[in-house]
Amino acid sequence: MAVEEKVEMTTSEREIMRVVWTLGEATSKDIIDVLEAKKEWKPATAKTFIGRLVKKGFLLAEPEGNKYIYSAAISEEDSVKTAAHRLFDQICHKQAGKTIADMLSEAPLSHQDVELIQQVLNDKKKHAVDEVACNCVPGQCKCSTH
Amino acid sequence: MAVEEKVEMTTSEREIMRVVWTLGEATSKDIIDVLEAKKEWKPATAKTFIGRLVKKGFLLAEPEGNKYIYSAAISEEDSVKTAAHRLFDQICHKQAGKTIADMLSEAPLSHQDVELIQQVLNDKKKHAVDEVACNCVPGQCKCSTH
DNA sequence: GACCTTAGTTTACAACTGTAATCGTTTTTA
DNA sequence: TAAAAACGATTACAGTTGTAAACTAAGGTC
Repeated sequence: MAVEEKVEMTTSEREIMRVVWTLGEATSKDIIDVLEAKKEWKPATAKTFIGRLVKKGFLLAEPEGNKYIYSAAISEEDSVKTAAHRLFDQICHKQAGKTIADMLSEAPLSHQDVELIQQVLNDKKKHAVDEVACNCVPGQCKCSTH
Repeated sequence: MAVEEKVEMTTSEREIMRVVWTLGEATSKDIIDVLEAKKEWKPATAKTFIGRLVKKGFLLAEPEGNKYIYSAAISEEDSVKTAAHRLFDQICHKQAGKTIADMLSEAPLSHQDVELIQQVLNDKKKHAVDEVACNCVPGQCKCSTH
């Protein structure tokens, strides 16, 4: 099989996606209106990003009359998960715990969120290891194992 | 005061930084050796990134004889924190909890990590709110508050 | 002392990003 | 029905990023 070349979404493109994720279906006008207000983008700018997202396969464009109805080809959750993965790919596995703790300490959380996280953490407790294996190249992390 | 224009570190540049963070101080040779092995970068490629990092102010270059001793101008933790922040800036605050839960469930954790996270979570419990305020623009998130 | 290695600097260049104007059609409106 | 508005497509263009070769100067080697 061909190597799956990972197409990524840029920060600006994600702004477009957020509108579509929210609305479910949207015309270019819907998108432009929201982002003209929020980002002060010219309509042409939003159009460019819409076009790129369609080309990249993140937006589906269903013809309707002389225009398109856009919808997301990927769920917001999956997309956020991918972004989070990319972040963790850049740090040593051994640091993942500390990083999550940092994020946790700064995140705005509701009681419900805390509850959810507690549940996940409880599950983690059962499967935690004594020492996380390092995934770095020798010389690229402080692990004594190298 | 002048607007602090945020200079960012790219993914490739971060690879260089990881070596420096690990070694504390490093010559270009040290860096090149590690990354030639790991990333199959030509020495010239690593040199380019080193130069850009110095220009961006992430790497300090102390002259020593005819070369430089490089060291990091920013700690790895701060840098990871910044990267995490950038990620969270792109999603609705209301989703932060769920996102952290996702990351947590997939992260490789040691007992010690779990313990640390539990402590932070306990602290969070005291300050959790009933409902996290949405930080999105109307039309850009599903919050009923809009 | 003439050459080779090494380190840093300069230059190159294509792809990706942000930002947008313009063009060509179709649809709406006066 | 003629002008105006809307929409997608094409083109533009500078800055960033990945990837690297070439150039230059200093140091080490035979």
